[in-house]
Amino acid sequence: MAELVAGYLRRDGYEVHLAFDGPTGVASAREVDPDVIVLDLGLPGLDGVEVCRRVRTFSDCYVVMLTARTDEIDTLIGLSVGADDYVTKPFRPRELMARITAMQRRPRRAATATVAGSVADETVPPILVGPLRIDLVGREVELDGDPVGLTRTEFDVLAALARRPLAVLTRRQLIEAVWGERWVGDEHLVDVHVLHVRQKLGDTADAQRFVRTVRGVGYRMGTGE
Amino acid sequence: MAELVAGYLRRDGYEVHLAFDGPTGVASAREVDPDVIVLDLGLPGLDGVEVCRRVRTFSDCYVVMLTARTDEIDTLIGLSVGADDYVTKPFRPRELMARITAMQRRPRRAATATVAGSVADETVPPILVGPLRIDLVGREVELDGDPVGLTRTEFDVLAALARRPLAVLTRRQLIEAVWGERWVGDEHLVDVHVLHVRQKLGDTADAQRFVRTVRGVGYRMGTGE
DNA sequence: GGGTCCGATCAAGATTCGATGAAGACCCAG
DNA sequence: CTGGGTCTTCATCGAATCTTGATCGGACCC
Repeated sequence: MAELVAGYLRRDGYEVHLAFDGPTGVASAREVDPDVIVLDLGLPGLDGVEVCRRVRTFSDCYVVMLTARTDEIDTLIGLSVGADDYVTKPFRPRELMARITAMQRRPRRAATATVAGSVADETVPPILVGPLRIDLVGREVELDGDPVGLTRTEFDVLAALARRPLAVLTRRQLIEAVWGERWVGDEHLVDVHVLHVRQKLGDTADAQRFVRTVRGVGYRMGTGE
Repeated sequence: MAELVAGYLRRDGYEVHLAFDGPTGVASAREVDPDVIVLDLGLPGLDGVEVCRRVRTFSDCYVVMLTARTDEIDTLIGLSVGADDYVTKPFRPRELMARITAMQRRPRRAATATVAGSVADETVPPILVGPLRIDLVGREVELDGDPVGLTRTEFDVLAALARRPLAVLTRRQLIEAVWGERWVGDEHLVDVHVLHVRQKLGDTADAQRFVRTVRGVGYRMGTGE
């Protein structure tokens, strides 16, 4: 099961770490500081709920829980386990992937937990790509220290790419990341926004420093130069 | 039950301490000096009313009481227990959270009960944003040292932005911060208050020194100029 | 070498979004 | 109860932005 999910994730460009019991999982999470954790309930050693709690003590990463029964989800929510999404087994891998992608569109919990009266720490660091700094919280982009004025969609496109710097994202994936799932229209739309991003970042079709074209597939983040 | 509530609180970023009987609760309250106490009537050892009274002897924190019956509330109020809010069981956790959040928006009893000239320690420093000083405790705003007369809502909007100076807040987040969770209405309400704040702060749509528009997303605090 | 596919680019219309003013509802103090 | 201040809704305008369609040129395949 884990291998199956891992395969799908890798295919989408994720770097995957596997752990086959709770304590190992927690240790691994602490070590690699992942963006997303897919957590199967019924792990040996520690149960999934406890794993989630422990992870939450040091990480704000997204957590998806795989559960066997639908009604179990309510219980979990009631327990305030703190997962970001729940998927019941059996599931179609494609659906899991879709939800993982969609999840990352949501603001991180640290960014939303605006407890009255307390100044929440800005625990979400900006993404650094060479001379490019992308602040997801403030929605600001700086190139060599100079602010770049991107529109909402342009920023979202760039952010979607920057979130997974090594992966090639298809147009469809980008559309899903920026506009959401229920989309019908022209995939070519992405091209235009990529064009605009490139123009504002000083990229051209020839010199693609940041947004690189992968012909026949999609776009990929470049590390600059 | 306590775990359930604790879970919800933690999810919203609160640090939670649990106590399973009255005396322990009082001792714990004395020790950690909490912002909020959620108090279930029918505790063993001391009844909730007595716990509340004792806590009140040394703390001005907010107290929410969980009661079993509606008509009990009237009795409690009659007893002048001094709780800040009452919630009947069974309750939906979401509602409890909403009321806890809302409660803290109200001025603290210490702040209102300004009886005999005793000034509470100002443990909450004002927020400084360039030439702007925002005093959350006194609910005062100064620009270049001159006081600015903001209304309640205007102040709340500005304060919500100032609490997270680097983040872009959506209209929905602002509404949640200012008005509370269960809101149905026009999000453009925020615009109007932002407009008023800007006017009083000398900002215009063009020169946005303090409250900046992030088109398509929301508003963000500016650092002045 | 020629054809086809794909992506880049441009321009224009459609759409969304935010600022603003005004009017009514509401609340609180006197 | 009355008046002033405040909050909320509503409608409008103008501009920023999105989206589409067409065209162009290069890359890839045969």
